[in-house]
Amino acid sequence: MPKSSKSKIKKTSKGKVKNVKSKKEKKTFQSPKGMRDILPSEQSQWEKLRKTVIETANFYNFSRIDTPILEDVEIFKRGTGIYTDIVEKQMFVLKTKGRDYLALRPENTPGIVRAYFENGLSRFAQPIKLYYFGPFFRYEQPQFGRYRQFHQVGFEILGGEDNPIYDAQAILTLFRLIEDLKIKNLTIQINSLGCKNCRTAYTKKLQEYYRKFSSKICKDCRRRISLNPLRLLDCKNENCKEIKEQAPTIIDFLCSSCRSHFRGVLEYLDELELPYVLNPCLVRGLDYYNRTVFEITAEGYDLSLGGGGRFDYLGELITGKKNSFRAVGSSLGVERIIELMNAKEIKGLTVPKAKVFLIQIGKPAKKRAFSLIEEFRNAGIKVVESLGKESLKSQLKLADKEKVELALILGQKEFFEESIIIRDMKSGVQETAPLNKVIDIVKRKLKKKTK
RNA sequence: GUGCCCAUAGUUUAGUGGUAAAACUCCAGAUUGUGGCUCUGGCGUCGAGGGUUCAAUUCCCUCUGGGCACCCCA
Repeated sequence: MPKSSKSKIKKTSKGKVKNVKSKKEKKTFQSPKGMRDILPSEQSQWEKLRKTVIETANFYNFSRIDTPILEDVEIFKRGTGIYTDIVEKQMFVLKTKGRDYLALRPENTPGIVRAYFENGLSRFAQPIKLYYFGPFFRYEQPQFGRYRQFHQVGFEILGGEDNPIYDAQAILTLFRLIEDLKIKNLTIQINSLGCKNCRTAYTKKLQEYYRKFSSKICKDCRRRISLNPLRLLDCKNENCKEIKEQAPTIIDFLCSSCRSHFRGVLEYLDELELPYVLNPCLVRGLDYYNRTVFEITAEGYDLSLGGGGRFDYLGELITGKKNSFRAVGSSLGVERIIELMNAKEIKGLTVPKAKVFLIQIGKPAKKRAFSLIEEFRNAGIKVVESLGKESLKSQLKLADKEKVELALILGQKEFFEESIIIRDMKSGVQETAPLNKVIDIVKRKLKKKTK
């Protein structure tokens, strides 16, 4: 589009006539709110994390699964729960041309359970252990440790029995992963939410208790009494806190099987000497949990790094059919871990640097250099270059910046003589070698250096 | 969804009602094909749109984005 140089006549509010150059509207792009670029400089931390995740998952026999980033909204409404904040106000929902509604996944457990049933994973030996790593989306105000696009690692143990050892294993796996990233002083907050039966009994009591104080508690809590009573225990309002302290605790209402299940989980944690704290107020924001719920926190970091729990009813919620699905899982906030790694100056994973820089001068030499690099590649020697550059000076400068040991110089003269200059960057000593011998000589020189 | 703070070169910052400055980075150069020091030059119109004004990067409004808190969570 040609730039318009016309002037517009414009009246100001005082009726004066103004001469304003019409300018093209400048469109500037910023990343969407709460979503950010993970730049090359940050990738080493991510690489380290990914590697540790794979190692941990492999050791505990979790297989990787990747599910779509979009799922039918209904999955989350039914699974995560219609009265959770996540579903109520934090989902990115989009309407397709086919007019169905898809949501950018705010979490993965319902999607995993969907995949489990859809792909007949229940026909493999149970339980089946899966892990995932990927982006998740929640529409909320970004702040410390919170983004609209964030990443989670998760471990799920699906199918089989509701043996408490699986709960302990889900916790253990997450715990070891964080530990292996050299993050110390971890604590597991743990609680049991019971099953349908004991939870109903408990919530009744809880509602009764809170109704007595309905004039004193905050308006959110007033709403929670009937909609989502367990979340009353989550409230951080000062008045509510006082009332909360005297509230009945769920542990006292657990039925005998839930009680022994919970005891079982704790015994397994004791066996491994994992540091846990009973937290009767821990309920978590997702509706599908039953029995065990937990969170992992690190000393000096206010937010929880991850958590999870048992979700035996989710199979029924997703499929709409009664079934004997049993499952437990855990997940981790990747950004929060990375923040901690940075705060504690924990090193990431760096790719080994090249020790050789190839310099070329002139067109024929540039061409030859292009293929010479392939010869080095075949010999297993990493070479850096700046093939777009022309002057020797600027290339040598780069070689210096890259901190390589050797610079190879292939100029006009060398090209015609079929030779190449090998320069030791530290001493500045250089020698001319036949081009067809260069790989062997470089190999030898590098070996000597490492000795 | 609510409240507070913020937005100037790639980065970190300075500054002013009359069209911008420093440091570092980056690029190019300092006579013949050789780096790390030094020197010279280059890269911005001040997040976007609108308003007030003779004149706004500077004042006001809106939007977008950043930071933090509430809510909630990873």
